[in-house]
Amino acid sequence: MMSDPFALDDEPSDPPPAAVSPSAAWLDGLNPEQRQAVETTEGPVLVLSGAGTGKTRVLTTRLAHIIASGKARPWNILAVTFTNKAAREMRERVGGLVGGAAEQIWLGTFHALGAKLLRRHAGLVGLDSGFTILDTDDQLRLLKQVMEAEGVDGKRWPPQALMHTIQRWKDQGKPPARLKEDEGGDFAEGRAVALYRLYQERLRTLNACDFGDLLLHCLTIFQDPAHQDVLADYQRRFKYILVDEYQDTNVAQYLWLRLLAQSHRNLCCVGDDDQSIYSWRGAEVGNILRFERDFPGAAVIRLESNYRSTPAILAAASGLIGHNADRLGKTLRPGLPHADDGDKLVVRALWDGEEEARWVVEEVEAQQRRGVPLSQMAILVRAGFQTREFEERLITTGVPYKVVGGLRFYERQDSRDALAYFRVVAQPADDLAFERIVNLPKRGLGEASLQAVHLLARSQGLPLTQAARLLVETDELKPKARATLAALLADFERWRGLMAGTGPADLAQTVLDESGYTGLWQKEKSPDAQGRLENLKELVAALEEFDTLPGFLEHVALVMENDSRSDGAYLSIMTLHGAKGLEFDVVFLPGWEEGVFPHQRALEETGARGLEEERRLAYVGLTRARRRVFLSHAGNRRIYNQWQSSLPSRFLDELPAAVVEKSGETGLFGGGQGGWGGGWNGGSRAWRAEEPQAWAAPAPPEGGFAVGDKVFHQKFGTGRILNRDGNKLEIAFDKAGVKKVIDSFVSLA
DNA sequence: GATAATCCGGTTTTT
DNA sequence: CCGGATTATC
Repeated sequence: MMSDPFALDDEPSDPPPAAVSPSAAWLDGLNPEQRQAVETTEGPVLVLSGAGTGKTRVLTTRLAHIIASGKARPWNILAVTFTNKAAREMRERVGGLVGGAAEQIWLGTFHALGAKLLRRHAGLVGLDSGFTILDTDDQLRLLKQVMEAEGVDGKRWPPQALMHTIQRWKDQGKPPARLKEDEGGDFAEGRAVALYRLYQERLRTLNACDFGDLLLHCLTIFQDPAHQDVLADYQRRFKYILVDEYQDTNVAQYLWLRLLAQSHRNLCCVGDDDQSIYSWRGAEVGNILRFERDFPGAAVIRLESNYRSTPAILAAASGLIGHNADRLGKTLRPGLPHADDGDKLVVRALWDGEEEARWVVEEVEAQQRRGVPLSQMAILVRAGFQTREFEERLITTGVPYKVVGGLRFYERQDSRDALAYFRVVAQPADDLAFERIVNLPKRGLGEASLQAVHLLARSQGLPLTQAARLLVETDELKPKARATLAALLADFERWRGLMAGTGPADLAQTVLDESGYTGLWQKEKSPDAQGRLENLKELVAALEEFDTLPGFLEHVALVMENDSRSDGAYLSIMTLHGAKGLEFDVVFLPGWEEGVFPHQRALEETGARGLEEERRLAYVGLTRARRRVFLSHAGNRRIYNQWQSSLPSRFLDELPAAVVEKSGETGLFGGGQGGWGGGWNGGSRAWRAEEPQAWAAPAPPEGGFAVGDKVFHQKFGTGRILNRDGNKLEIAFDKAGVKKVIDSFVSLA
């Protein structure tokens, strides 16, 4: 990762290791299924591995097994992950088993491996091996430019929408040539595919790729009959292929794998259909189902012994996910004997979001007092905006916390500006980077001057830097602009000249100082200027670890992660998506309300697909916990500063009653508060009643309301009940209109 | 070419 | 209601 990405390393040729005895030590301690997954090396294998069933262990042991038993040399193995973190972890763990050989494995993310292959064969798709990898921001800007040039009304046809469509096409492995011209529907009067084609052409002239291209271009090469030798070479090279998080692969990735594995068919995919939560990004759970069809005779191995969670948590997760119809079917069972089922899952109803936050933080502190370290606890939310209330509460109580995810270092404005300078230096054809910094800091090269450069570049089909170089030879520009631009170009040249002799960190510092970018923030008096300067320092420091500037840029493009070490003593707050693959002793799952979780947008979708994905997300959340789960929902929530009442999530009803406990026997709104109607929170009685879950109507609360009753609600005032569905009421309020409310929150008026 | 005014949208986001 | 992004205005 840290070396020069353009280096065309090839396999070293040391002698093969001696074959090791078949009953090797690394197989010890695996359960029979795990062992089977490790030892079934030949032919297609699908490992369905539930949460907490030792997936990573199986993957790493399998790699070690193949190497140590002499079946293949490390460089004959291709191992693909989704995140850099997973790749790093895997390499470390394999290294622990087989030592330095782990370094030689072709191991990385789909995108990193795609980039590596593509740099070798860039010429075959009209690129130079030093191509730039654009981030989403640049992609959008580029597409906007294309649409503008084509006279497409960006108001009527938002570029974002087309960007999304193009990304989905790329996820499906479809370049423009493989699309019907009208595939984009009405968009821009049916010109979506044409715009896609133009966008791809622009990328090529800029010598750039977007993320999707890293795989799509590979596919194009692999599928081209004229380059069968290239594919054949890799097919021969990669004798064993391993894929992690298989449920998250998209069609392009699937095709990529299938082509590579076609001849020897030693393809092992590990995944869990119940944890597929990225379909909105193009992931196809269908790839799992397809597997057995495309690779007949595939061994299917199920890992169902869970070594992470208590029986109660497993029962809750299984009960919930059992409501999904579209799944392969897998049941988690405790992998180790347990003395008891463990604590029940706590479900708590709160008045509003603020109170929910207060309760959660109180429980966090209570757990802390019982000896659970903060680092072993996490609050998992559905969406980013939910973190605010918890942060506020944690700040006032002084509990250390960290919001995991959020803005990433290289995505910050200052980082991106600085990176644009580096990109222009490293890759003169990078127009997007050029545009970003040509007038930053302000040097009087405004729209007019830039327009002239653009015009020339367009007419001559040249990159902007090159067009600018021609332009400064003419009298096209005003003398001042001409001189400024000439000076800037001279700077670029000088910096490029330094590339060979100067370390990347020193070079970066020089570029930032001489360009005036550092000065821009030094002059700035705004409170965040200091922070930005520190970011720049950090950026330069990060460069120390790299041998070359292009190497660093590759890292930045492909490794968009926060290197947040999870060691400190703080509570983690993150989205459910961000929590996949992690585990904690105690997990808090707030905001289980209809419209929040499951999210409104998922509910509005037609069919059950969206809802099932939300449910898988809930399953992921539950299965993060080793010992305890605290769920909650608030009756009222302020969204966009408007009070909205919300009903408890249907997912709460889907948790088997036997393992759930409604917290607080007094109930927050139950007895004592004066006629809160004794809703389901009135105590644990109703909830503990038998097992009738899901669609069975919940038992009506004693002293429940009837249609027509006049009731009072704290936030909405008085109203009359229109409809009643169990404890959920539809009420026509005198002032607030018709609202759905849970009965615990109203009283007879 | 830089500020002020206004309009829009406001899940999730491994790369 | 807040924030950003585009537009209007000086």
